[in-house]
Amino acid sequence: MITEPQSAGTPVEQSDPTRARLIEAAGQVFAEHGYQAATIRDICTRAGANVAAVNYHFRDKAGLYVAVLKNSMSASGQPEPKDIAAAGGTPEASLRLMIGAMLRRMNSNVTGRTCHMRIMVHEMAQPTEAFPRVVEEIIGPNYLAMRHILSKLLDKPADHDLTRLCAHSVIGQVVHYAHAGPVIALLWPDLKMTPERLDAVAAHISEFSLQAIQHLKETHSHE
Amino acid sequence: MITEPQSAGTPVEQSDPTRARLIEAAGQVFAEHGYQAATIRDICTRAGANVAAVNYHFRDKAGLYVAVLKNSMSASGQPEPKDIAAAGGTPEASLRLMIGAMLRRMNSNVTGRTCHMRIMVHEMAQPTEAFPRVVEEIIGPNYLAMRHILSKLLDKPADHDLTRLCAHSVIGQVVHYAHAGPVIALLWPDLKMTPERLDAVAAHISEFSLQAIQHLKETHSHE
DNA sequence: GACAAATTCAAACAACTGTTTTAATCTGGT
DNA sequence: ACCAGATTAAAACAGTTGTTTGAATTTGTC
Repeated sequence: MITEPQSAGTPVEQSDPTRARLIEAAGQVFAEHGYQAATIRDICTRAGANVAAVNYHFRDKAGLYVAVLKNSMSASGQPEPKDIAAAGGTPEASLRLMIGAMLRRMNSNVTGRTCHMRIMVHEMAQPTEAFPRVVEEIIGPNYLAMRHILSKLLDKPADHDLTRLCAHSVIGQVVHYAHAGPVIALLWPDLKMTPERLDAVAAHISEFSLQAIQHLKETHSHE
Repeated sequence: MITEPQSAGTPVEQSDPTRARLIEAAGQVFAEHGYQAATIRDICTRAGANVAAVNYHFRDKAGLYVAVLKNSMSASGQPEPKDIAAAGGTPEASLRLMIGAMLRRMNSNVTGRTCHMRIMVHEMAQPTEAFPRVVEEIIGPNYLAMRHILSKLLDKPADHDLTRLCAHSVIGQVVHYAHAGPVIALLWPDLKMTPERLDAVAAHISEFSLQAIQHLKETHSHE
C-alpha cells in the first residue's frame, strides 16, 4: 500500500506476481486466523515469497492487511447485495433477492468473498483499526439498502426504530448461518450447505421475515 | 484443574485467593482477547500473582482456560434460559421468556456471564479444543429447549427441518445483538442497550418470530 | 553487453510468548 | 519453636513473532 514498487508511472498494480500472490495468500491466512494470529511467515510461505517481501511491498503487516481489505472491497466477483435489491421489482421480491444474495455471498467459498466474511468474524471478536472503515464502506450501504426495502414494506421511514429492528431481525437470521457455522455444524450435523440447501434456507428466512413484517405493519399502522 | 493444591482433603477450592483471582482475571482477559491472544503475564498482573502461579495451579494456559470455562458453566448467577422456558405456561409465553432470558444473558455485564458470551465469540472465530464441549454442554441444551417450544407452536417434531430452521431464525436474531454489537453500535449509534431497551428488543423479536411461526404452521400444516 | 533501478534473498535483530527451574516464603500441625 | 509440605517469587529457558539489514539477483533501458 504505502510503498509503490515498479517505476512510478505504473497505472495499476497488475504485472506484479509476488505482490498479488502476497495479497491472495494473506487473504486466506487472515480469514483463517485473524489479523493478530496470522503470521507473515505463514503468508509468505504460501505465497512463495520471502518474509522481507511484505516489508518491501506493504511496509508492514498492517499495510498488507489493509491491502487485503481494499482488494476484497474492490474486486467484485458478484454484484453487491444492495445492487441486486435496487434493481426494481416489488419490495417483497427485492427482499427475497437481497436475502438470497447475502446468504450466498457469506457462505460462498470464492477466495475474494468468503475471506471477506471470515475476516469480519475475526474483526467482530477482535476489532482492528480498520474495523470502523470496513463497517462504513461495506456493511453500511447494504444495511441502508435493506432499510429502504423494509421502509416500503412497513410504510415507515428508513430510520424508524421499527424499520431498524426489522432490518436487524432479517440480517441476524442471515448472518447467523455464516457466523455460527461451526456451532450449527455440531448441533445440526445433517445440514450440508449445498447451493440447493442455501436456496432453501434463503426461502425460509424470506417467508419467515415477510410474514412477520406484514403483521408488524398492520399492528403499527396508526403510530 | 490438574494440580489440586492445598492438603488433599479440601472439599472445594474456596479458601484459595490466588487460584480464584486467577480464574477471575483470566475470564476477563480471555473474554477480551480470546485464548490465543491472551497472555498469561497480563492475566497474572491483573490477578496480582506470579507467572509461575498458573503453572502451579493449572499446569498451563490451556488448563487455566478450561478452569475458566468450567467456572463459567457452573457458577450460575441467573437461571439458564432453558429452565426459564420449561417452567410451564403456553408455548407462546415460554418463547417470549426464553428470548428475553437469552438476550439479557448475552448482553449482561456480569463477570461470569458476559465473559461467557465474549469467549464464545472468540471460539467462533478461532475454535479451541474446548469448543465442541462448550457447544454440547452450554448451547446444546438451550437449543433443544428452544426446539421443544417451537415443536409445540408448529405442531412438528423437534428435529423436523422446519422446526430447526425456525429455531435458527429465532436464535440468529437474538445472538445478533451480542455478536454484532460493535457493528450495530456504529450503524445505529442511538441504540443504547439499557435494560428497558433490551426488553423492547426482546418484545420485538418475540412478536416478529411468533407471527412468522404462526403463519408457517398454517402453510405447512398438511405435510 | 553495461548500467541503474527494482526486486529478492538469507540472516540477524529485539521483543515477546509459554513454560520451567530453583530458591525463598508462608502455612498448619506437633 | 520446629518442621514438612504448600505456596510464592525471581530468573532464566527455548521458541516464535514482526521487522530490518545488506548483499545478491533480476529487470528494464540505453
